[in-house]
Amino acid sequence: MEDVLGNSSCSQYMVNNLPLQSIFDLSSSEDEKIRSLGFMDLLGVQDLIGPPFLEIIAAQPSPSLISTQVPPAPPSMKIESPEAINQPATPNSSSISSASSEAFNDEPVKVDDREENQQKTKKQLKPKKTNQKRQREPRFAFMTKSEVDHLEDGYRWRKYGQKAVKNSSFPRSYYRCTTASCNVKKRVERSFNDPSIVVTTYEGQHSHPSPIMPGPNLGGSHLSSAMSAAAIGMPMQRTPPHHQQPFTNSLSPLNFGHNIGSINNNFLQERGIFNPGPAGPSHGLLQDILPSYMLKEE
DNA sequence: CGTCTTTGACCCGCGC
DNA sequence: GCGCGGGTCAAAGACG
Ligand SMILES: [Zn+2]
Repeated sequence: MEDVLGNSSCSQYMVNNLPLQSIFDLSSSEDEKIRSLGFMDLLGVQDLIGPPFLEIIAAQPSPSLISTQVPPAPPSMKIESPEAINQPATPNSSSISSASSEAFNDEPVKVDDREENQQKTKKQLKPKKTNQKRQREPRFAFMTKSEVDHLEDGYRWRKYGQKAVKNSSFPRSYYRCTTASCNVKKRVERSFNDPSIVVTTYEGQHSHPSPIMPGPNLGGSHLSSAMSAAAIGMPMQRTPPHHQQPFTNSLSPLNFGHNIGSINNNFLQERGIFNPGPAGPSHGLLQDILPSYMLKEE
C-alpha cells in the first residue's frame, strides 16, 4: 500500500463515482492504509455506474476519463468466486476510469541483461547501476467491470508473474506484451469486495498494431472496452524511434461488434497529465469531476 | 512442437 | 542489517 496507488512519483488513479479524493489525496500521509482501504472501498462501491455518469464526464474537460459500460449488463451480476465465474464468450465489460501519469524518460526502461551474466551463485543479477530512476513510464490504470480476467484488448499478453495483494484479496497478475521489442506491461487485479471488478493497469505504449485479428473474419474474441480505453487513454507522449502510427484508433481495425456490439465507448482525452513533481499533488483531479452521483446498489 | 501458464525463488527499495 | 512488500525471471508443466 505504499506506492501502489498513491505515489509521489508515479501516479495512478482509479476513479469512480465516489470518494476518490481519499485516493487522490497524496498529500495525506496519515492514511496509508486508508489509501488502500479507500481504494477497495472505492471499488466496493463501484458498481453504480450510470448513464448520467458518462455524460458528466464528457462535460468535464478536466482529467481524462475513459468510461465504457455495457448497458445490457445489469449490476445484479455479482459473483463471489474468485475464478469460478468463468463465463466464456460472455464477458460483458463495463468499465470506468483511468488516469495516468507521464514521465519523460526514454531510455532506461531497464532492459535486464541478467541472462548474460550467469555467474553461478546468484541467478538474478543486476548490478547495473546505470539505471537511475527506474520505471518512468506512464501508467494507465483503468477499471473494468467484468467477470472474466484477460480482457482482450487486442494484444497478446504473456503472464510473467502473480502475487497476492496485501491488503486485500485476490492475486495480482502481471502480463507483458508478447510482441518482441515491445515492453508494454499490464497488471490485472481484482477487487476485494467485488470480484466482478477488475482493475487493469497498463504500462507503456505499444508500437505495433494488434497481432491478433488479422483477417476480416474473426470472431469469438470479445474485445472489451479495455482496448478502446487503452488505445485512446494513452496520451501519446513522445514518439519513440519506432514506427509509430495512428494506432491511436486501433479500435477501428478491430472488428468488434460480434460480441460487444453494444458498448458505449465514452472516453475523454485528458487535458494535461499531472506532473509527478515533488511539489504538489494538485487536487481537483477526477474527484472534481466525479461527485457522487448515480447511486445504485446491486 | 510451440506457446502460454504456473509457481517458487530472487531482486530491490524502503521502513524499522 | 533485516524483514516486508511489490515486481520480475525462469524452469517446468499444461495446453493446442
Ligand atoms: Zn505490444
